[in-house]
This record gives sequence, C-alpha cells and structure tokens, in this order.
Amino acid sequence: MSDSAQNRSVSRRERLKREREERILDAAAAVFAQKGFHKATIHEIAQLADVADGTIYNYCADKSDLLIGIMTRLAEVEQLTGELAQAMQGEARDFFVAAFRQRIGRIVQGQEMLQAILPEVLVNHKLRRRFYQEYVLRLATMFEQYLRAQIERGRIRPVNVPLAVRMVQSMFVGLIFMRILGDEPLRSGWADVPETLVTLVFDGLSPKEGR
Amino acid sequence: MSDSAQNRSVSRRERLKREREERILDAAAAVFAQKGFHKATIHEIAQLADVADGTIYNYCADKSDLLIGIMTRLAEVEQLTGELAQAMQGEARDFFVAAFRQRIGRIVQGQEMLQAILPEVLVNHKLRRRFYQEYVLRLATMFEQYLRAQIERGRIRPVNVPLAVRMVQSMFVGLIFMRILGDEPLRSGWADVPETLVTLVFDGLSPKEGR
Amino acid sequence: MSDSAQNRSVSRRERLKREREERILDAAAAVFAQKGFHKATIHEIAQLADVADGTIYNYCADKSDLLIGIMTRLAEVEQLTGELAQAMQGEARDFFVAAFRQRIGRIVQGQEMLQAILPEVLVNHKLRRRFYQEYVLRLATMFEQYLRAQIERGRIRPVNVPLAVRMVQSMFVGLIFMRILGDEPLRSGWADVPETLVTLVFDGLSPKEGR
Amino acid sequence: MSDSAQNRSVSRRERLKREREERILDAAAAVFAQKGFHKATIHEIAQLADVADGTIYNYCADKSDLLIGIMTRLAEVEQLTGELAQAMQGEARDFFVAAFRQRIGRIVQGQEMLQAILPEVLVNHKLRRRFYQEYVLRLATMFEQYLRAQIERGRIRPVNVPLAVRMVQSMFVGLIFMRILGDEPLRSGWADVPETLVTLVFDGLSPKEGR
DNA sequence: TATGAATGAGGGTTCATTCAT
DNA sequence: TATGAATGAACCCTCATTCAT
Repeated sequence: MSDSAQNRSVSRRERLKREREERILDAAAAVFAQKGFHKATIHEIAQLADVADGTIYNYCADKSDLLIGIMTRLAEVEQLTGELAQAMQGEARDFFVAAFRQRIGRIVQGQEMLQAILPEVLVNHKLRRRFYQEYVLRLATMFEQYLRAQIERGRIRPVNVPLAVRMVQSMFVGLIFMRILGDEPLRSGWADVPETLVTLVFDGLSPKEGR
Repeated sequence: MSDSAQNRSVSRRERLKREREERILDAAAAVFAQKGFHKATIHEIAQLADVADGTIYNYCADKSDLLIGIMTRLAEVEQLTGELAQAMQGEARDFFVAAFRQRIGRIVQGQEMLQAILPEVLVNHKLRRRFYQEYVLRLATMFEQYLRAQIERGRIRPVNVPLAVRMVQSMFVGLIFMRILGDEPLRSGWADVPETLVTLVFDGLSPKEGR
Repeated sequence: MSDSAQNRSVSRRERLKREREERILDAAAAVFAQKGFHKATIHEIAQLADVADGTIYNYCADKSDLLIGIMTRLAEVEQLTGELAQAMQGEARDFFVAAFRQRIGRIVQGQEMLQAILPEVLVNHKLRRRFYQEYVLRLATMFEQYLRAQIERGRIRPVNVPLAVRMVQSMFVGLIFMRILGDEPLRSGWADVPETLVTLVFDGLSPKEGR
Repeated sequence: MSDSAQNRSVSRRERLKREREERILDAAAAVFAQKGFHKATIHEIAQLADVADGTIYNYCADKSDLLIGIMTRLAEVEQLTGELAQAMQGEARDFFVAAFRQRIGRIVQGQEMLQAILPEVLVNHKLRRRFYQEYVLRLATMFEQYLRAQIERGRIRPVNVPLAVRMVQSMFVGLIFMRILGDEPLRSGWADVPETLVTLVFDGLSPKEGR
C-alpha cells in the first residue's frame, strides 16, 4: 500500500472514530435529556448511536463519564466569546444587550446538553465542581471586571459587584431551568427575552425618566 | 376499656404516626439532598428515620412518592404569604424589598428540601408538572397582577409583564441553584442579597440620578 | 402473642436463617467444586440452594466471600483435634498412625470444600494468606513441637524439623491434589494410605531389620 | 529474488514467528502466575508480549489454549530425564538423592509455569487429564518399575508400590503448592530439601541404627 | 500476517418492593 | 401496624473473540 493510500486510510479511520464519538455523545445527550441520567440505559444510548453497548466503553470510562464528555462539548460551544470584546468598548447598555443576546442564544443551542447535565450537576460532586469552575466562575470573573471598570467610570451605579454578578448569572441558570420546566410564555416569548432582560436589569423597573 | 381511655390511646397512636411520618420525610429530604434521589436507598432513609424498611411503605406508595411528600411539606411553608398583602399597598420599592426578603428567607428555610427535589423536578414529569403549577405558576400569576396594576398607575415602567415575571422567578430559582453549587460569595453575602436584588431589578444598574 | 410463642417464633426464624446459610454454603461448595470458582454463577448456586439470587447477598458480601464462608466451615471440622493429645503420649509410631488416619479422614470429609477452595487459594491473595495461617501454619507449629520433643528423647532421628514438617504437610496437600486429579490407585487404595504413609515416613523405605 | 534470498527471508520470518510465540507464552505464564487464569486478560498478555490483542489468536485457538501451550513447554523441560538412568544402577539411596535433586530443581525452573497452570489443572477437565497423563502417570510408571525391581532385590522394604509412589509424587506436588503459598521456611531452606526428603522417605524418621 | 476497534453475550450486584410473622 | 428477610428484575461493565484494513 502506498504512503498516500495509507495516510488516507489512517485519516479515514480517524474520521470514523471522531464521527462515532460524536454520535455517542449526541445520543447520550438526547437520552439523558429525555429520561434523566439514571433512567437512561447504556443500551438505549448505544442503539440511538447505532453502535454496540460495549463500543461505548471505547470512548468513555463509564456511564457518568459521558456527562463529562457532554460538558466538554458544551464548553467548546462557549469558546467564541471574542465577539463580546468589541461591545465592551461601547455604551454600557449596548454591551448588556449584546451580552444577553449571546447568552440567550447559547442556551437555545445547548438546550439538550444542558438538560442532560444540569440535574446531575446538582447531585454529582465531581460534575458540580467542574461545572462551577468552567461555567460559573469563569464568566463571573469576566463580568465582575467589566462591572467594576464601568462603575469607576460612573457608567454604572455602585453596587455589590460579586453579588450583582451572581444574580445575573442566576437569572440565566434559572431561565434554563424554566425552559426545562416547559413554561409556555417563556418559550413563545424567547426572542424578546434579551431586550426585556436589559430593561429589567439595566434600566430597572422604576419608572424614572431615564433612557 | 373506657371511651376516654380509648380516645386517648387512639390519639396517642395518631400522634405517633404523625411523628413517624415527619421523621420519614425529614430523613428522605436529608438523604436525597446529600446523595440525590437515585443514589439514595430506602434502607438508608429508614435507618435515619429509625424505622424498618417496610414501614416506609405504610406512609408512601413508592420511593418517588417521598418526593411528593417533601414537596407538599415545602408548600406548607409557603402558605404564610399573607404578610405581603400589606406591603402591596405601599410604595412599589418597599414591596420589592419585602417580597425579595421573604423569598430569600424561604430559600434558606427550605434549602434541604429544595436540594432534594430540584434535580428530580428537572427529570420526573409528574413532579415537574406539580412543581410548575404549585411554585411557578401560582406566584407568577400573583406577581403579574401586581405588576400590571402598578404599571397602570405609572408606578412601574411598562414592560413585557409575563416575561419580566419569569425573569425574576428565574433569578430565585437560579439563586437556589447557585447555593447548591456552593458558590462562596453568595453564601457569605446572603444577607445582602435582597437589597442588591432590589437595586438591580427595581433601580437598575444604569446610573440615573434617582434614589 | 405470648412470650413463649414469641420466643419460639424468634428461634424458628433463627433456625431457618441458619439452615438457609448452610444450604447456600453447601450449594456454593458443590458448584465451585464442580465448575471452579470463576465458571460457577451465583444463579446456579442460588438454584441449587433453592433461594433467589439476591438472597445470597444477605449471607455474604460478594461471590468470593462464599469461599471464605466455605473455608470457615472447613475449619470447624478441624477443631476436634483433641483426640490426638492422647496419642502424643504413647509410642511415636502409634502417634503417626493416629495422626495420619485423622488427616486422611478429614480429607475425605472435606473433599468437596477443599476442591472448591484450593484452586482459588493458589490465586487469591486474601484467601491464600488465610489458608496458610489457618491450615498450614497452625498444624506446622504443633507438629514441630512434637517432633522436637521426640528427637530430644531419642525417639525420632534428628532431622531439619521445619523442613521435615513441611514435607509431611506437602504430602497431605499433594494427596488432596491427586484425589482431585482423579488418580484411580489412590482412590481405590485410600483405606491403606495411612498405613503406607507411616511405613514410608516413619519406617523409611530402606530395608532395615527393624519393625 | 534468488532462492537463497528467499530461503533466508523465509527462515528469518520463521525465526521471528518462533520468537513471537515464545514471547506470547512467556507473557501468558507470567500474567497467569500473577493474577490467575481468569483474572488475566488477553490484552494484558498482549501488552507484555508487545503484540496486538488479535495477534495472539494467530498462535492459539483461544485463551485456554495458552495453558496447553505453557504445559507443553513445561514438558520440554522435563525431557532430559536421561541422567537418571545411570543413578538407577547404583545404590538405592544414591538414586533417591539424585532423583529428588532433579525434581526439586525442576520445580524451581518451572515455578512460574507451574503456578500458571496448577490452579486451572484443578478445574479444567481437559487440562486435568493432560496433566495427569503427562506428569503424574508417566513418572509414576517409571518409579513403580524401579521400586518393584529394588524390592525384589531386597534393596527396598516391601510396600504397597502404587500407593507409595503416589505419596512421593504427592509430596512434590504439595511442595509446589507450599512454595506458591509463600511458606518462608521452605523457601529459605530449599537447598536442603532433597537431603531431608531422602532422610524422611528412605531412612525414615524412626531412629534405627541404620546409615 | 499484524493490528486494534467493534462486538455482544454474560454475570455480579443492587435495591425497591412484598409479605409472612 | 411494624418488621426485615426474600425476591428477582434490571443494568453496568468486562473482555474473549472477530474481522476489516
């Protein structure tokens, strides 16, 4: 077999492996989201991924390792935060609009994966720590810096920064939760959520002349 | 045996039964909160409640029925919402302070029970519906009415009422979530949460002259 | 229910439990002896013991714990070594005859249990240590003392005592092994084994005038 | 390609194949000896032999076939029994010394292989028969003939020949067993075993003048 | 012939639930 | 009504074996 043929075959094998891994993680996310981690069976995931039960264990150490795999994929979706850097320069309100739009969009994209891991995050210590570090803390730190900078420049009202940041984050986590609960007004009005969020958090409910 | 003696003995038996039921639900909440519903075993709950495994089935139909029991107890804690009625009459900002204080207090009170049921609420359809009806929808309706009334009177800025209400509720749900995650700034600053919440949601982050 | 009735019922339950445990250990020994530890299934043992699979786990922590249980029972059979004490007083040759008879008898009694555990003893570290301590070392120590005493009194030829003792013990272990191998001459001549053993080990093969 | 080149290449290939087979059997013996047949995995053996899992199946039909392979290699070690032929001519006691020395030496040489197969010999019928035929019966027959001849000539005390032979063989099997058990006195005194064995079996423990 | 990923049968174990006492 | 041992269905995971490359 010529070198190029070998290379081709090697890369094909590699590609097949990648595809299989994706199929498995997709299947796991789907089944976990629908039935919950504990009621989901490896067999069901394997069938949906169109592989044998045992094959799954070539891609993960055990069942709960699939959750880690899903979380990692979710993190990959998050990497593209560069776009916000620009918005940080402009008006504070514009930044909030951009930031909230982004988060809200991410939630929809990752809905299935989030639904798959969130219940277990609340229960599984390892997963919990990982989720906290990777999702909560990383974003919190960034947002805290931004807030402090804006407060110094008088563009934002002085507040307890760590708490305020937590509250905004809580709102996003809670929105995921409410979507999973199946709240109808939220689903049908999802497109308006970012704008309303800004009104709520930036403008405030108080009917001052502002804006 | 005299009537009175019988009554006394019956009522004593009744009391013992109630106590036992409470011990079982307490134990279930504790174990579920610590290990999660699925990793918790009836045996462990029985031991903590100091009864035999089989006894538990005299107080509930099956394991997941314990979650219903816990949810019902949680609801009992919620009944005392009367106190808010007064605050609804006064200044809008004062109402928010009062309302948020109350919710934040409830969260601490019910922490263990919440931690016990929340992960399953995300996963168990029956529980989910019940939780949504009893906690989300009931409060949402009340809060929507209040908001609409205040908007009409010009005391609150016009907003998409259903969405705004969902966001505030999401924030509370998210705060429970963040506490379970073990976020330190939130735990240590918990006493200041209501005030900061009002600043955020009522005043807004925008540095308007007001207040 | 009267006290005596209660006592009776309690003791009956106790008795049933003991019986069940014995049935399980018997079944385990039989199946292990026939198929070997690893090819034996819990299900097969359970069926032979006439209990459900799960019931077995009320009597042992896991499959290999059954081996420990069998070894313990085997040890109980060994306790009755008192009878040898007398023989230790008399002629050395008579003691050997008595001792060998006893060991040879024990081997037959415990054949199935021995066949069940021996292969695993060679492979399972925990079991190995236990077997070595309980069977080899305990008997070795006793026998060494006897030998030394007799050598001092000139009743037995001076030899390397620890080694000699190991050799005699090896012979017994080896005889078990040979029986498991199914050697026909050994099986059919088993009754003559003790006498031949004494000829071999005490008299020696050398055709000295003696005896 | 010239004939010689072909030959050379063929023979090289042959040699590589032999080496590989040896590596595989060595690895199997090592892993079986350490973990036991059932807990050993093909994968682990393959790694130790530095080949792929699948390659092993080019050298054996299945896992238990490796045991046969090991037994066969062990048998090769045994072939060199010619040296004993001379000793059979001389003094009976000298023969015993020579014979026992040889066996004891073989045990050390083959320790790992013996430890690998013995537990399975007790459990696997096919292996058992083979081991019995090849090791026990062949040696037994030879030894029986020798014994009978010596008894006829009055050089050895009349005994039940088949039984006596079994006992001596049992002793060797048992010594292997004791070594696997890790008995310390035996390990450290191993060099003196043949001499003590002769004292025990030929001279007898009885303190008659002889020798 | 070597490779190593895919396969899937098989089994130990758990634990919610039942029920005789 | 309380007990707690018995039950057996269910499921994760292992690993010998196969086979496309």
